[in-house]
Amino acid sequence: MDEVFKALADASRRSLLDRLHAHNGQTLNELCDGLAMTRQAVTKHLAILEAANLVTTFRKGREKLHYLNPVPIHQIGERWIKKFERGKLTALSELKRQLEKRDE
Amino acid sequence: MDEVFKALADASRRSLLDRLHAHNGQTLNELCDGLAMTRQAVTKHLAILEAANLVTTFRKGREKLHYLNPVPIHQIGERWIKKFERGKLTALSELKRQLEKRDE
DNA sequence: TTGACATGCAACCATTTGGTTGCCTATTAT
DNA sequence: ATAATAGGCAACCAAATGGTTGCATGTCAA
Repeated sequence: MDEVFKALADASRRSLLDRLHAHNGQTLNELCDGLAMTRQAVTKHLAILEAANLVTTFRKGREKLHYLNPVPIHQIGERWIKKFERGKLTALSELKRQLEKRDE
Repeated sequence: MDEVFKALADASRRSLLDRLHAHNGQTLNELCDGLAMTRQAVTKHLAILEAANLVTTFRKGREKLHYLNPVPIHQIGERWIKKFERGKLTALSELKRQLEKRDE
C-alpha cells in the first residue's frame, strides 16, 4: 500500500498512468514521446510503477510493452478512501461547531 | 491535487490522519503521544497536511487543535480514482489477452 | 553481417525530504 | 510573580528522489 501511495505521489508518474489509461500496451519509446525527460528518467518512473504493481510489462522482441494495472488504484479507493468518507459529515459538522464557538 | 498526493505519500502522515479520524480535534502534544518522533517532526508533518488542506487547525489558548478535513480525500476518489475504475475491466482483459498470446 | 533501433545498466549530481537539536515565545496555574 | 506547559522558529544533517550522461546489450532489417 505504501509503495502505491509513493508511486502516485509524483505527477510525471501519474501522467504516465494517464497515458496508459488512454492507450494501453505502449512501448517505452512511445511513452517517452513528447515528454520533457530523457528515456532513462521515464524508465526509472516505470520501474517504480511496476514495483508498485501499477504497471505490468512484458517483452515482445526488442520492445517492452507496458500495461496499466488498475487494481491497486481500486484498492486505495476501497481500503483507504472509503474509510474517511464514512466519517465525512461528522468530521465537518464537528469542525463547524468548533469554529463557531471559537470566540467563547 | 498534487499537494494532496504528496502529503498522502508518507506513512507517518497517513497515520496522523488515521488518528484524527479516530479522534478529531486533538492538540499537537496529543498527536505526538506514542509516536517515535520528536514533536518538531510531527509539527512539520502537520504543516504539510495543513498546506494540502487535509487538516484544519485553530488555536484555543495555548493549545492548537487539529481537525481532519476529508474533502480532498474524497476528491481524489471522485476526480482521480474513478477515472481508472471505468477502464478497469477493459484494461485487465486486454492485458490477459496479450499475456496469452505472449509466445506466438 | 552490419547498421539502426529499443532498451538496460551504472555512475554521478542537485534538490527535496524527514528528521534532529537548541533556543525562543506565549499562556496557564500555583 | 514565577514556574510549568504548549507550541514556534531556525540551523543543521543524512538519506532519498528525480534527473542527467555515457556506454553496453539485444534484436531486427537491409
